[in-house]
Amino acid sequence: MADRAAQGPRGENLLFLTDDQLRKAIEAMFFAYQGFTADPDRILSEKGFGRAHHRALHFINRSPGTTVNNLLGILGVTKQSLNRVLRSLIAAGFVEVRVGDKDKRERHLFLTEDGAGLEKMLSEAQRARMRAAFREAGPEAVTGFRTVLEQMMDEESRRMFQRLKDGA
Amino acid sequence: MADRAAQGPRGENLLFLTDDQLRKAIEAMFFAYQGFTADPDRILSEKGFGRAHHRALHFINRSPGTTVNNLLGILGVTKQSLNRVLRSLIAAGFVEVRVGDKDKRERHLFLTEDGAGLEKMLSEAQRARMRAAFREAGPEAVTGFRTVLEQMMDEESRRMFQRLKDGA
DNA sequence: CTTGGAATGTCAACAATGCTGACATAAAAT
DNA sequence: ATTTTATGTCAGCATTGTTGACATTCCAAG
Repeated sequence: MADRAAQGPRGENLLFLTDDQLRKAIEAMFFAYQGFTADPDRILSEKGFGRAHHRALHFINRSPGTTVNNLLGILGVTKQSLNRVLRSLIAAGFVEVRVGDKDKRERHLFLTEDGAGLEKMLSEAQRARMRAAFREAGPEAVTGFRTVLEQMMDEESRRMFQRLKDGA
Repeated sequence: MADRAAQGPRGENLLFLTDDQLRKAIEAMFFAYQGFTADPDRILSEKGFGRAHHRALHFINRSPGTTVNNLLGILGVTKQSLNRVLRSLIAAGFVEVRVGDKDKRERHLFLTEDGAGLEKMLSEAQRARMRAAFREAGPEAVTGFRTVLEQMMDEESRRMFQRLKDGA
């Protein structure tokens, strides 16, 4: 039904909103995400970890001392799922836990030296690919890229993202 | 080391290549992908299916008669993993298999009427979000978005994507 | 102060979806 | 005709999602 090129009610060029264009974008998103995770995944699988571990390391590195509960909101998984990941990172000596000072129910999370090293290796690999893509695409494309990504987020994710973007 | 704003050797503006900018882009990609899959995931979980089923339906719809082996290349998973997904789609009556006419080892895959219906429901949900994001972001942003995504892909994915983009 | 509920985190078990290995069948090559 | 290659299936394991049950701690109502 919406599958023909169109001029919108106010005459904008809406060619980029045809179902066919949208389908291509969906496929692009799928293949790009494979690339996005490919390099870290390779490194992680050698160490017996998975993508979930990467995400935890990333956000602990980003906000040292964050609590388990805090991370849950960011990662969008259940506390039980995160707990398993954290347990293995702690056992491997990559993450350190400190019981909350004021509230003893809370566990504050920090990267150990090793953990910071692993995180750096992972994020360097991921950044390298992103950097190359950005360089090829040019600054204007990058701006557009970020604009669209932000619009694709859920309300809640967008709030998270905004909050992370500036201060920790 | 590369964490300061910079003028490149040829004086390009490389502000968007700082580690901090790249980190933000990485986080944006993570949150955006959550949004990208959120609506289909919701629909699928009600029917007892997962994201892998959606991917299979999408590409079978896209290239009716494609073989299992073909799909493997596109999806980037093992044949054993795909097989499990296909089996449940076939059992549920969403996918139909025809043994190859020339080569009897091959299984050609088609959506049934129900399968096409489900695929439509899923892709409509996903397109709706993408459409809204594109409308908000505007045509130039969309162009940039697609340019960067394409650069993020692996070589092999990019070839897949290009091949899919035009003819079936 | 005590008690009951809310918040935080842990343990156990289940489901979806990756993986590898072993195997059956069909086609192709020697 | 026999061996090798290609395609697909079945079985079992690992990662990472889920829900349910529970322990600990905090806080608020009485």
